[in-house]
Amino acid sequence: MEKTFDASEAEPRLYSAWEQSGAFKAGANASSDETFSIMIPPPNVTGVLHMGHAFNNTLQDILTRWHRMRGHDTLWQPGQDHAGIATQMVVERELAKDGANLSRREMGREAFTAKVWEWKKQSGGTIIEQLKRLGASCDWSRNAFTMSGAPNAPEGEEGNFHDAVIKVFVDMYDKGLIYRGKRLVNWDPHFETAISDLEVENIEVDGHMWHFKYPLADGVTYEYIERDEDGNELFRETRDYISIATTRPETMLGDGAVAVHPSDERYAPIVGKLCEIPVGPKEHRRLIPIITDEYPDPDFGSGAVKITGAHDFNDYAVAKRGNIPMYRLMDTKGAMRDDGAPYAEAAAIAMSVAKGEKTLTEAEADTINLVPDDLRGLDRFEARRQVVAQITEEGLAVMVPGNPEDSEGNVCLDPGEVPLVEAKKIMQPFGDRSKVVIEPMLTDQWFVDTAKIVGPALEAVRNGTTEILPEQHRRVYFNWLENIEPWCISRQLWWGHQIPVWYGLDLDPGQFADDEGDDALDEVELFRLLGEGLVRCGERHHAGEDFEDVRAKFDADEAPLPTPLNHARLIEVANRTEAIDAFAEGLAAYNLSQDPTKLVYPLWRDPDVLDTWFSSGLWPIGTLGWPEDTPELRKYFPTSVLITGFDIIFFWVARMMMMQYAVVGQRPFDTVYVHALVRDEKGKKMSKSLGNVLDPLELVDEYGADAVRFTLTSMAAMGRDLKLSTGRIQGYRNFTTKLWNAARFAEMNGVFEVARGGTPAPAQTVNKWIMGEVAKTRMAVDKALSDFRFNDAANTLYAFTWGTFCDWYIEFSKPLFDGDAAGETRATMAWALDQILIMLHPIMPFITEELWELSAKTRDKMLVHADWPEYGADLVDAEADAQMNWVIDLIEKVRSVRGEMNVPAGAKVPFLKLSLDAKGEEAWAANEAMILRQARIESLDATDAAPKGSATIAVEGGTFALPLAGLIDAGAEKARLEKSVGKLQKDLGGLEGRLKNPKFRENAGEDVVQETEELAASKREELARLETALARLADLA
RNA sequence: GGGUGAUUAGCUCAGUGGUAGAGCGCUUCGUUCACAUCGAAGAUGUCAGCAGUUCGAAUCUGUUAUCACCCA
Repeated sequence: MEKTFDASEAEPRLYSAWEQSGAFKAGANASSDETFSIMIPPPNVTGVLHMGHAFNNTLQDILTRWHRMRGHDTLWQPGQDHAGIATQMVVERELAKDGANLSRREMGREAFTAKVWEWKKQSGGTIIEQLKRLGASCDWSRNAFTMSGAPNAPEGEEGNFHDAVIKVFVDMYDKGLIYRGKRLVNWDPHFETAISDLEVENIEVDGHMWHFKYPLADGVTYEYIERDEDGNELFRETRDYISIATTRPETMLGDGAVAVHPSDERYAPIVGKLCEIPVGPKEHRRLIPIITDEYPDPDFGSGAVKITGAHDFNDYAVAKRGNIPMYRLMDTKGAMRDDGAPYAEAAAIAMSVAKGEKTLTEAEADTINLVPDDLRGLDRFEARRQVVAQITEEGLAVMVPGNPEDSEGNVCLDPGEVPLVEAKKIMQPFGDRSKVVIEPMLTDQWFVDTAKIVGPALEAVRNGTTEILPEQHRRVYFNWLENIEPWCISRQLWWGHQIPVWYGLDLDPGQFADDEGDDALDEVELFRLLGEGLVRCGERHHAGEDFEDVRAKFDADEAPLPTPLNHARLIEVANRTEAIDAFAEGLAAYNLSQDPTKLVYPLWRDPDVLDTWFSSGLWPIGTLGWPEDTPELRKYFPTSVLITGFDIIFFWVARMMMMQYAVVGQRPFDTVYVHALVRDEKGKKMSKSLGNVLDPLELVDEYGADAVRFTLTSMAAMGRDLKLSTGRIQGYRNFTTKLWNAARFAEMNGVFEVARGGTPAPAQTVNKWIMGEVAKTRMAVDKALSDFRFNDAANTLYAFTWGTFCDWYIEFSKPLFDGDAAGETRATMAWALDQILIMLHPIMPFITEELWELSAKTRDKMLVHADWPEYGADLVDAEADAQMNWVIDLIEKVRSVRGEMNVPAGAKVPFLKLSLDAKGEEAWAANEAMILRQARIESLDATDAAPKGSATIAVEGGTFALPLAGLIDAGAEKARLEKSVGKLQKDLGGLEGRLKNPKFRENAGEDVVQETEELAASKREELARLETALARLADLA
């Protein structure tokens, strides 16, 4: 054997040996009906391996390998998700690198998605290769992808995940669990798509709070009075305005009302009156009502809040309650709208709404563009600056005394006064991908009615059907699900599962009549249809797996229409505009020919795609072949364990729970193990911008995969973040070297020659003892892994391998290899080493597999499929245990004296026996060679009294002396003994205090009392021996 | 503001009612034939503070302080 393990050479070789032998295939090495299945949390197809993945997948691999070795029918299902926004972003960026490329919009949807597939083929496997370097034993032959089987998927991307997604959407749509609605959503102006509330990061940033005056209409004035808590008047003035504070002045243009709290007496006189939005062309100033609502906080700002229902979530709720119109101000890029009628016209309509002369439908309100002509098309932040400037110029900003120099460039007309602009920390929403400011935007989106499907997901965790570990995360889960919001699942992207919904014009029979009842349309009817039916009509929609599927549903809609419309031919077109054109053309052709077959009813498909999490929400069943009834689905679902980070409990875990119950009515997994975050050694979150990212692959290069895995495992205490430092990894790399060298020792002593099979039955105490220690370790490791206490498993194995096997057993074995017991010792060591390799394999698969191969002439199977042991207490020999503990205690005490008294490490010293009971004699006799060697003792002689200048050593049942004449003086020995005596007395004092307390004997468990008594007895004995020694020392002096 | 967690050796952390532990670091010694990526020995603690429950508290309860994360 080489002197050290060459991880970089061995790891790829071993991994490909496992793969080629099919070692990771579902069901490989199965010898029982018990199944174990685990779904990888699918990394983004754009992803590269980071520390979190390394941690997460190490834990999964440990469980997978452990169950596989135990003979369970095991599946670790790998795969990737298509990561809608992230992937589209990456590919667009790639395209932009080469100026010759067309942009996404220029090339069109089909060509672009083809590019994405191309990119996926090229780079999508990166993370798989990286997981392999870590040793992940996934069944790669089953690698899944959330976009597999999509209509335009290229060769090699078959599979039916797409079918599953579409089927679920259609089913949920038909059951009324998915609906379309105009709602305020988080709009990402960079990607021009809606995103879910979970994809928004709220970050505190420096912002400003502006204070503006909204003048009251018709010259109304009121007495504005501020009072203190006791009702004493503090301030009074006559005002002709209401003061409003805002952090987003540009949204004033879309205000629908000003709201005050119903209890706010300051504004009571003007509730119900109109006020003017102080921006926009003077001649078209809009008026809005002053209303009451519970939302405004009277103590915050002026206590009056402007209500912009289309651009703020709180305002949206107020507007809904108060039936306040919501005017959308921005386009998909977050620029001020530049569409629709001129401002004057739009403002006039809004005015009549405010005066109560007119009401608008949502759709009608959305067509109204209330952005003044001069601000149209401006970016929202530029518009903000201009709005502020315009208001201030007009003298409608609230002014405070101040120096214009310090006014941060704000317009200042009146020297000595500046507009009141508070610098203020505000929480601002940012897109987690785009990092741009999210704009709340009123748009049509698809939603999952989560309230309807949340019940079983909550119940399953409440009643323990699904267990969440560590338990504290149950509360997080409950908290979120109990307050669940509708889930916005549509995304205005191209990369993803296109929503399987088709729209048609709503040709409601009520809107026109066949006046003559002649089953034919005359020109009057036809124009009415075009004019009212098309221009203002709404839409109908149906979901279906494909066009054919929805055709029937639309046919049913058409049936009640008057002839000949009910015979119109269904055709598919690209969008609404084309649909209107096609329909009008059909009508025109019919008008000329009176041929009903010329009539068409055009349908167009929703261009949006589904949120990636909608598809990854189906991961547990989708990867197993659902909706088909596959053997894998029957065998491996519900899955055993989900191992994931706490950051996606909401995104993924909760949604999988809801979706699996909604779709197949079963829990997706028995146990969810939520692990913590890997941080840097200072406890900071690893992030690219901080530059504190540790790349797991670089660490694997430097220390080997086994060391990285062992480090992560040993730090995986439940519920606590890991602070990872390279020093720690180095420590565990040293552990692999230690293990390697233990094997080398075995090799040098002929242990590798032993034919394997069966459990040895040695006669030597030390051999019996190590077998018991192995068995104890096996029990502890299995217990730890069953309880997901990965760190306990790792630390138990570390302590046993290094602290027991290497430090003691190997040392003890040395003299035995020269004697009669060499044979049984070789057999025992071979067995024990095998057990170590087996038990360490799930955590450190590479070095253990390598040693497994090297350490025997032949092996039935590779270690990856070796049988996990089941022995336990039956291998623990209590006598051997007691005897070896005595021997170890004796050796440690001799070494300790030697160390403290500076006896040269190499020097062999004589040893004197003052007294020893029968058991001690037996222990000595059985292990003399080992004791002499380990304690570096030359000889043992019995004596009645310790000679002058010797150190006394007290053990259970005996007293020894180490003659150190010339090396120590009586003073040093006295000090040493007194220190030991002091410690013993302190220990004993505590123990006896307890034993003397009658309440302790009354209340404490019997075993505890007995243990305490035994411990006290042994301390008392040792104390007596040392005190005797001290007395003798005094006599000699 | 709401929620969750943390506070134990110089550092990183185990330990959930019964003698305070590990690794790293530190000090001293050691190239004895598995291993210097090693071995032997050693030092190091108001278990954040306070108050309670208990025969007994690092552990349970209350409270204060500090820190971290999640949600608004």
